[in-house]
Amino acid sequence: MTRPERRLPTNRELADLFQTIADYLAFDGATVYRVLAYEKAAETFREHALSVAEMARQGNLRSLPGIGETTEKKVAEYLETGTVGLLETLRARYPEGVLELMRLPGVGPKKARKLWEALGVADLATLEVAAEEGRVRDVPGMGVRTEQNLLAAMAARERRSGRQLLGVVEPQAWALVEALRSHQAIEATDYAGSLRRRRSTVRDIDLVVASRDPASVMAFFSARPELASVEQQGPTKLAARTHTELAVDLRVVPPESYGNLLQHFTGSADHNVALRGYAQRLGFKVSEYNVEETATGRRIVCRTEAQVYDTLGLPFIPPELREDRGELEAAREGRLPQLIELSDLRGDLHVHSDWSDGRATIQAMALAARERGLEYVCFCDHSRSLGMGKGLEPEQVLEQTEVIRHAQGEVEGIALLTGSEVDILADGRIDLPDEVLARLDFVTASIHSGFSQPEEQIMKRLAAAMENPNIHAIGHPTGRLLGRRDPYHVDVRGLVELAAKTGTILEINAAYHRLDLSATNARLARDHGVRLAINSDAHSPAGYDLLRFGVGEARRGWVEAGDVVNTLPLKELRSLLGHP
DNA sequence: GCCGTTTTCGGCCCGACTGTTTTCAGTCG
Repeated sequence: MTRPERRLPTNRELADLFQTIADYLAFDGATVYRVLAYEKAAETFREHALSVAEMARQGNLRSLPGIGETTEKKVAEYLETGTVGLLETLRARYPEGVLELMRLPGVGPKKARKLWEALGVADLATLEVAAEEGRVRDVPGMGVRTEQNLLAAMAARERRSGRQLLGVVEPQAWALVEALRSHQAIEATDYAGSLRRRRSTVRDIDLVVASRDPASVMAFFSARPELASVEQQGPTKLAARTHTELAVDLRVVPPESYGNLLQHFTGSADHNVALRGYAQRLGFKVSEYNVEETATGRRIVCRTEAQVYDTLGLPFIPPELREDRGELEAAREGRLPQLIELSDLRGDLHVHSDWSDGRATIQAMALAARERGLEYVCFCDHSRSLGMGKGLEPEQVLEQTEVIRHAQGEVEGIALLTGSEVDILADGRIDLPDEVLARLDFVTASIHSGFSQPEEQIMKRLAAAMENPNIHAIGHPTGRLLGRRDPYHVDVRGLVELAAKTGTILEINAAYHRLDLSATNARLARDHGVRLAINSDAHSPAGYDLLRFGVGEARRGWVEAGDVVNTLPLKELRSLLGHP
């Protein structure tokens, strides 16, 4: 008997499935820990670098943290039948629209449930009608304020999307931090949260402040012109929203507790849960104010974050690692990675000039690289297939190499390398002939078309490129555009294994809407001994500023300087590339 | 639902703010 071959669900699909079950269970009144278990499974699936469905097939799903017997069975059921019985039961019991209610700020499972039971509110549309007709205020436990807040939340929801790009949010966060630093009652301040952990997208700005005069800090900050509204304000805590629709949270503590506060609000939530569990076993209780010795009640306050970890017998854990992905164990065992720093980068192997779609000349790009302290830069302009006629024909590529050599004669203090960003065409061919590629210092191959091809076809294309001895690297290897386009169907493990076998470098493209490879994929590559390159993909002199985002993503992937080829001195890089 | 050099059962991180209540539940991070 043949079973119909079912397409394996993506990690994202499984994550969404478990998140939906979690939401339904919360609405149903399940214990919070059961709900959390489903949410944790969803998060684990969403972030995992390898195919979760494939792991389930092979029976080793339970090797993932937080995945137990029940979750494993539910995944198997989904693979087998295309659905999960528990979810169908819940769907039969409650309209799916009630889950939307819980996504409104200020509405959790309890309020959503009350609205549904008391008023028959089944989704946002019926809630809006009920609130406008003034019926919400009559629900026990709710009042006029609740009703108004719900209406405001629904109106605001239209304008607000979820997460914003790190590169968009960071400058705004810096502006707020700079403003706070100008206040004389503030002894220290930083942004914390996912921004400090360098997540590629962030939901809000968390600001932490050390001060002996919280009242004046609150008064000062709540009047900042960047804020469109202040939504919550107590003596030491404030929640606001910027004109750019970003949520801002501010917390103030005395300077002697600043380390505790910064640690607490840097998160991640998972890291803190794990850290507190660990602390508890050692006989300590960790809060945002201190570390308390449970037996004696003695409270240890920490001016710095390092002291928090030190009190628990741990070395400082860099924020980028705080995701509960093994950093506590590594810290305990003294094997935390020595993470790469921006200053480790000696060169940039992927920049564009006005020969293709860049906006600056070769000379201007060279000088800008030198200004930033780089020792070498490689021009990888697009080859001919790029749309709008901006790509270079083979003879133009050769002409450009001559121009670069000429420019080298006029610019001192930085080495100019010749290169190309060639297209891997839809049929796997490369759009420049090998004899041209062979004359370049460094060649990156990228996919810019045929994004919707099936995995097999995509992998064939990537394999053809990696097996070409004239191609050194794969550019933005999964093609994702954050918030706009999912990766094409690439088998990351296959990609990494082939890169290891062929010695192909995989790029971490530092443009903040790409960050591709992602941190989890970079970690997988690094664990397989694949060499990485962190490149800006700059299209203008300012584009070099993107490198810091690439370094952040790499650090989140446990990447060390030794994993990254453009930390090498030029001579060693050349010998690695086979151009002594 | 998950998990165990305290445990296979009984825990599971901890505190601030809001709104509706007269002492606290719900939500959030």
